[in-house]
Amino acid sequence: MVKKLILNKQYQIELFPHPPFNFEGTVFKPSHFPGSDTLFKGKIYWQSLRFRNRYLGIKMVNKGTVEVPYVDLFIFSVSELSDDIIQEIKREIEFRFDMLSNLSEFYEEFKNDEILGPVTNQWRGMRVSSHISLYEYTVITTVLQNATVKRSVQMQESLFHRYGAKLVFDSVELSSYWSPQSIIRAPEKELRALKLGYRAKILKKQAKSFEKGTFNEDVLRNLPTPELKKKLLSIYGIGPASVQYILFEVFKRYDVLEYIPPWEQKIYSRLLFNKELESAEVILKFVKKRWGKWHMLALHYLFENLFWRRREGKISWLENLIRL
DNA sequence: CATCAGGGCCCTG
DNA sequence: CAGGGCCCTGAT
Repeated sequence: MVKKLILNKQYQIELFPHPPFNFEGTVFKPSHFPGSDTLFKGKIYWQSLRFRNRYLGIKMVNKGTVEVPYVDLFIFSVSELSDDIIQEIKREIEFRFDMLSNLSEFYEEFKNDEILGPVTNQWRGMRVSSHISLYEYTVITTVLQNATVKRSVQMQESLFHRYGAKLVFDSVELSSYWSPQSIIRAPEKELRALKLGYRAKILKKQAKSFEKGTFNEDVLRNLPTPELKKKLLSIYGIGPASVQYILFEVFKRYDVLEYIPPWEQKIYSRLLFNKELESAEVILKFVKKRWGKWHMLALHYLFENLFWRRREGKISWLENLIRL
């Protein structure tokens, strides 16, 4: 079932994100668990892309600066791509990495904020991003639930291995996502054999609803947040924790914090109050009052900055919160 | 060896 | 709205 595809056709176009744009802060999120579908090395980022039923390879090379952004986008494919589909891919990448949003108001408003200012200054131009589609993200939130990081990674990689393809392009080999059909076809027993446990049923139900076209991402992107949220919560297996990640990362809604899961609560308590545990209500009130309609984006900056710092030197209180 | 919680969510009462 | 159950793992 694991097929290896060589993507020989190559196309190149230019991307001009709205300045300021921070390339590495946008394409690489140190707080996320690693997956074999992406690779990041300094100024170059690769990922697989399952798009319009094609297996594609993506490479982005940072050629600009934060204030004058410019990115070379390479698209790799087995077969030839029309100009139309190339333009579609371009727009999709621009959306997924939130390249066209104007954040100048955000930076201006909080440049003197004692907590946020130093961080937005350092990560000026960083965007919230999801390199994957809504369907793929629901899979992520499903393997995330009730599991330690290590186990989530195992489940995710098992899925890649069993249902995805290996894509070879630009001398890298990356895992690709699969079409929902392959999960629909797979017996629940087979998924359970991959040690997905009770999630097997959830993944099958999700695959079915996406296959039916119940959730059209292009349509959803245009919905106001409350309606979008309601719709997303109707996906089986998506609850208050997952929906929040999706609203923010997949749909770039910057003001969606209403529920603080225990793990985040501990981290926000340290970051904002320098104490072990603050109540969720206090945290919620604090961030909404302080950062208004930007509160989720503000937290994202603080969160990712923390995990960047972790890569440079271990932060002991954080290490204790990360269950491997 | 048994027990339990872990980056949740569904379902029941 | 509270609480039990769910798969599997690794910690105790």
